[in-house]
Amino acid sequence: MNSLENDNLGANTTPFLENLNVSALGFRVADILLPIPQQAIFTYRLEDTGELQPEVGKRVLVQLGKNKLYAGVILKIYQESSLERYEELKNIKEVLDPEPVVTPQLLGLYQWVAEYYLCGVGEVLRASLPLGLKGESTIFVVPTEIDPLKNSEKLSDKEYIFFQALQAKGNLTLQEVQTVLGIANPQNFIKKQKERGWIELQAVYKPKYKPKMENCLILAPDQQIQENLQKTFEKISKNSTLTSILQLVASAWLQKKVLTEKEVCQKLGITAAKIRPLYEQKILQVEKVPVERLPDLSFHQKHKKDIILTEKQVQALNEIRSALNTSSPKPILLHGVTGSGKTHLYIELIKDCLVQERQALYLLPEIGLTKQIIDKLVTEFGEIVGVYHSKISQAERVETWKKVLSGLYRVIIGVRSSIFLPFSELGLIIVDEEHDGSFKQYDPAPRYHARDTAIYYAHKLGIPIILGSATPSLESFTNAKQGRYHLVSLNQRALEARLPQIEIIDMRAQIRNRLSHGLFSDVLLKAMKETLQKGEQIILFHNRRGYSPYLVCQNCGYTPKCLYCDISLTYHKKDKQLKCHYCGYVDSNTMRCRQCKEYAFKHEGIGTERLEEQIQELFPNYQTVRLDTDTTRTKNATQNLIYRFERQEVQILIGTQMVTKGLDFENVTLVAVIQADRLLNFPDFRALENAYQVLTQFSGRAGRSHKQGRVIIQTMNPDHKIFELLQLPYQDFYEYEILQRKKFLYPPYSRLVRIEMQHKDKIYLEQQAQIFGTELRKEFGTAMLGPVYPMVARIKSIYRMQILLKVGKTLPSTYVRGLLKEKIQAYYNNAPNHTLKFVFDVDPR
DNA sequence: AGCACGCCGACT
DNA sequence: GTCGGCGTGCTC
Repeated sequence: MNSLENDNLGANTTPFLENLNVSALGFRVADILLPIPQQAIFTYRLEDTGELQPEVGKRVLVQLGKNKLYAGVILKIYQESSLERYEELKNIKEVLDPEPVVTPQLLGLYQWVAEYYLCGVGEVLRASLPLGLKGESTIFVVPTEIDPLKNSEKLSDKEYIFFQALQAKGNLTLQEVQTVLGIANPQNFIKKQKERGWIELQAVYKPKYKPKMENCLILAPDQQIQENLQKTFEKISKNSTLTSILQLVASAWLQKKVLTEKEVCQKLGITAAKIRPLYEQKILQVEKVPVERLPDLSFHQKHKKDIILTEKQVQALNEIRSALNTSSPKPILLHGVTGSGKTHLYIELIKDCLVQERQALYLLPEIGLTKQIIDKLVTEFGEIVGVYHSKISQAERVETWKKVLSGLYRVIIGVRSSIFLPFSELGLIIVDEEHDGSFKQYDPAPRYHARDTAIYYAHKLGIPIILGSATPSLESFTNAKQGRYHLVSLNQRALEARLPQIEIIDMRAQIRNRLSHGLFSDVLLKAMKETLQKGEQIILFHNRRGYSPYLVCQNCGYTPKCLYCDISLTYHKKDKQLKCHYCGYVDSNTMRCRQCKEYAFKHEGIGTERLEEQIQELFPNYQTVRLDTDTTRTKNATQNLIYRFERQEVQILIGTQMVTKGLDFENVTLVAVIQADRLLNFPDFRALENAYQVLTQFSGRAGRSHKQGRVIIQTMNPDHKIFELLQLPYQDFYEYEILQRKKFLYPPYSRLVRIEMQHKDKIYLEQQAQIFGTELRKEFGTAMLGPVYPMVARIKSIYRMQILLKVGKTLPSTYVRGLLKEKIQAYYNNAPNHTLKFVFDVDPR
């Protein structure tokens, strides 16, 4: 608890001459980084700081504005020589940490990310810190002694409702006031009531993270003397239960450890009540002790098999080791086909890193982080492995953060955001599936790319970084070809398995000749039957979730659309709802057309939910399981679904992009893409690359053991270049695609910055985008594309237009960003009353 | 994130 | 004309 009663601002509250804070150089102050957007660095006084000493990287509690407290991070401590300036500053409220929670290197990384990705440092901090370390006060409205309801003065309707609610609940948050009054902005209302003396505001700061406390067994003080303990043992020797309890506790005490009540009960198979006599006889005491919440991963630890590397793998490993054997090694691009055993090499490299007593970071895309990969690393390295991904609870994140900082965790396996963990002695970064688009954050700022951020960080720290992929991104492969990265290839599958045969099915011919059954070609159906009869398993990939992508009224042609976004609603059968996949809007009216009031909806298109239904009809004797965002909401859902498939309780796995990566099942011999066209028709320069990567990766799911695998791809467009490239080695794809990039000056031949302009008024947006665009064109000329509407022009009631800067590599990126900032400033100056909102996306996906 | 200030439409 | 709600700027 911390209230704002006494604001320590102003010279009259501070006796400067006697203050210890003043030295010959000036007054001691600190720059504090706050987790807020835009301008996030503020200076505060460091005066009467209390018991804990301020230090760079520690968090402090500060007041921002009139009524808000934040936990911010100390960036810099220095002397302010100007008294005038010093008098303007507020003091910090409190130092929150006994030790720094952010390393200086990490603070440096924040600033680089903010600079490069054109966002605020506070936004980077926000993406980095787990919620439990991001303190922030909540404001409560509380009643005063005056009760306006009793006075029964002339209260407006709103005031009446408000005070009723306040009386009922005792206090209200600002959020609650908004809901009660039905007003978006209740500030004026609150201000008025406060001026009348009818309410007060209270800012309450509560640390979000609390360690979990458990009862621990401690020897009573007099029992900690050897002689007394010996006597006690003799005294209770007749009672074997008490003796064994005491033995456990005493031996733990000798090792300077404590046992929780729970642990003792578990070990001896007794209930807590059995311990009670020891408390009563004052032999043991109970004490609350903080315990860890992090899951015990040791159940993952299977019998450790010695990895025997193949000759090719040894060769590659030696090549990597010698390339790393310099003071500032180049990034290494490990190009290895699926199943070539890249993970084994990573494990060897992590061992090298651990020998040097440093920490290793293993970055993976979210959906690649499966139990299988965690298993491998935990089996190899045991309890020093930490896991960090989006389904981890906030409390666990804080504990992981602390164990990374203290060095208890030596190996972290995690997603994008784990690049922002506070490694104290990072010695190796691995970016597996480096081509994967999910390393780039899209939605809120910072719109950073974890791979590129990792490359910068590794360079800055002078440590090795390995990028691994079967289908490297065009950017990385080009870097390797031009000698900026060191290329190591591993082009043979480790087991004898041959790469699977890929069959392209022409769905137009299928439909023309009436061979297909709904979405399924005769070839696929036959292959599925054969596979199932052999007792083998199938994975089907379909790139659309829900039941049907849209409804069409057979009477008037109307399609239900989201009220707030320019997108049609997807029908979800299980929930009997129409959902917007952009804003989450839900419409339960799935039967009757809004326009003509007829009951005439027809389902158009097919999502995974409907696909599963069709398969259950076609193969009623086999089990199916569906893997998409709808079925994997909870922490363990994904794991449970995968278990069922792994244990072969289920024969057919159906899913979106999720099923294309990281899954490794020996018994899968058939994989199929239902509609490949959905991958190809993106209006995006990366569409072909993306399709190539997804299809290659997915093909790799088949035939991972000695059994020959089969891949079937259905398409309406069998002549598309992609299908020719899929059959060829990666290099052929690269040579083809790089020419396209060169021809149209796309990355890696240029750098891109996407500028999005947002406004709720469509006309205003178009007008202002035009004005800004014209200005920007003067500087960038033909390197500027747009402004145009993106695929979905309106999301959550806001219209958006975008400009794409496509700048040649000859200009340094700092120059481009500088110029852009200048132009935005000029636009602001010329249009003082603008209400246009800008969003920047550097190196957009 | 939340308060202060200025703008605009619905009412006396 | 005023009041109340909304929207952008600044907060050390």
